[in-house]
Amino acid sequence: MATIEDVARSAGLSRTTVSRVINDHPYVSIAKKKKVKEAMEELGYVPNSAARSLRNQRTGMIAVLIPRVMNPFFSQLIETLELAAAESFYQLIICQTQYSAKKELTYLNLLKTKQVDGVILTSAENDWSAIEGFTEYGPVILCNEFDERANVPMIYMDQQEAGYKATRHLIEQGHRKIAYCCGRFRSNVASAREEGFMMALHEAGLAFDEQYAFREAITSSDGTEIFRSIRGDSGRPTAIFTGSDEVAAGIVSEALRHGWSIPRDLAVTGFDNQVITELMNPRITTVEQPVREMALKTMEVLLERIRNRQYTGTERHQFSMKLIVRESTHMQAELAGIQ
Amino acid sequence: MATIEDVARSAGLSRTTVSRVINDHPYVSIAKKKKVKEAMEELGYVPNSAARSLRNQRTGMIAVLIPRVMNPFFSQLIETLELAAAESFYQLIICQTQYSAKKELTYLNLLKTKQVDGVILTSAENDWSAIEGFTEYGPVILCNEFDERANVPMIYMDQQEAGYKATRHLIEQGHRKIAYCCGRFRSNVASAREEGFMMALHEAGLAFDEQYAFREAITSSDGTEIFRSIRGDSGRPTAIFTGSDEVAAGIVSEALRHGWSIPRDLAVTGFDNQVITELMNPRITTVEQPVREMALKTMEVLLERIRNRQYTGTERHQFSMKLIVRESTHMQAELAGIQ
DNA sequence: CTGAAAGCGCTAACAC
DNA sequence: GTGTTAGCGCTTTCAG
Repeated sequence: MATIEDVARSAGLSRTTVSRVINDHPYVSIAKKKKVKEAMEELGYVPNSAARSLRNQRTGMIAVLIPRVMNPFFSQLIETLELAAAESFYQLIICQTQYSAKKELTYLNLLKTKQVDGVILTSAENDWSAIEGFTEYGPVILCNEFDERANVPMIYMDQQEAGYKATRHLIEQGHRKIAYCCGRFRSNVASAREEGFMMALHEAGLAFDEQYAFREAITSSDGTEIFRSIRGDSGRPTAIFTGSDEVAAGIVSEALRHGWSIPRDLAVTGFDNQVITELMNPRITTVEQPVREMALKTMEVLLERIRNRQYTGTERHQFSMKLIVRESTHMQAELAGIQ
Repeated sequence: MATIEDVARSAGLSRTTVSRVINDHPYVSIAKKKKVKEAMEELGYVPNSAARSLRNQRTGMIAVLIPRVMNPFFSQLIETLELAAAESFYQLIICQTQYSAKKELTYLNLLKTKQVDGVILTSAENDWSAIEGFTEYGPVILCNEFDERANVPMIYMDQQEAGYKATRHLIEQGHRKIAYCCGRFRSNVASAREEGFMMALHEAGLAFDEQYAFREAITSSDGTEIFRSIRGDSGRPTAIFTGSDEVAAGIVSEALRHGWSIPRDLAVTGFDNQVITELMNPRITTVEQPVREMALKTMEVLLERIRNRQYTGTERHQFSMKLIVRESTHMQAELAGIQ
């Protein structure tokens, strides 16, 4: 493996000059520059990045902490983040916390050990007090996550508004008994969404029956379970709010198999606007999150912070979501859909 | 930021001793070991990984090249790979080639610049001759990818068998005109699959009509398009083989919206056994790939090669796939499904 | 414009 | 058991 020393020797110049050429510094004569380039070419020289990192105190790596890659919301986030990172010549390291607070801390350590220049936290498992200490070692950005106490940038969506809008829509369709499903974000995301949900009920003078709260619903088979559990009830809800398209699809799919008509027998809302919502029949009403925009903003803020070595200081970017009404909640939409 | 030097001074010992404690070497007295640990604790010391990488010639990073994260097959692969890597204290770097040969080369350069200890190539965009040169800098593993000329480990599935099995199943259901869809892997994956497809047709004495070959089908909306394009034909196929569950779901979904009955009017097979195949109604017949097993084998082989600094030398691990018959191709299955 | 030399933080001979 | 010391490959003063 050729080193800068080899190149220098081969070109009959000093390491300094070679380094200047590599980094495109001024004050190198054209002739020598050419000589260096030839030598590099001939030796197949490539700068060793560990040495550069050590010297420059900068790795060109960014860690993204997510619960799981397979969760479509997060993989969509990752996709855009990676594209944005690559554009600025940064590499993305994937860190799956698997909803484990301990794993999260392990990954946050990448910042301490200088393996990454910054961290993007998309779903905090630890309390902020446990995370705060890491912010002195490099920028930590909350993306999709939110905490009142956090003194770092936060890029997030108005979950409360989203919960409110979707629920309000169900109420407008005449529903009085509405079930609530969410995943196990221990974070403020779920609670804000639930606040919005409750707010809409409250406003309409409706009570919530805790019996119909499902707070561990993540996958489509969780949806299947949920359907089965309410299926026989006489006082069952006529509509279900879910925090995930997969759960919604699971419910719809199972209901159809049991001969139910959606939305007549049961109205269902999803969350995320994933592909599946358009493939189901009826199509599923859902909430569209501006994932791309968030990802881009996140990377922009992060790179800015890395550049300025500014690790603390809050900064809030809130995005709005859009309710997309489809046939799983709305008869009219169903009719329009058939064409 | 505390360094090893600081710890040594604070503990009244040498850097060597501290280093020994960090790396759990023998020959350190219990008393001093304790002293060192206390000093590390007090100073909040964490070893700098750039320095370690430089010194040890090892980064603890692995690059995974995939076309796109959002493709469920690849995100599933990533998920398992990351888990396996984390278990051995390796970090995974995500590299999206976006089907670009140039981007692929950029990412392969991570090996040259020593930013990673190894590379997993899941879908080669370049010809092997362009990739071969990188193998002298570190291990390159083909996972899901295959090339006769490659002198590196290959972990892959028997795509030909899969194509054959699925097609044969369609023929057994009485179909004589079968359409073919695949994505744009420029790799041998697609061609092997197609070989299997053709082999089954041939064996049954059936001809293939090139008019019904769709070789750029990736997403569910591609599936929608495909349905529309065959919809009006009088001599249209009665069955479709697809290389992707999403395409299959798109076809099924659109067909149902047009009042077709699946599989009576059109039989459809998917590929990958993604969640969506069980959510659609009818459920979709598909081919299950042993993604998890492949991912684990890949990581095992890669870590082994890193350990032994053995970069070249072929080694083939072929996995079999399983056809999962569901209602989208099989009436009986449909009846059983209704229960 | 160019080069000599110090040092980023760590590990591993080698000597004691 | 423990310490001294020479680098890993690179960038950047500083002096010329």
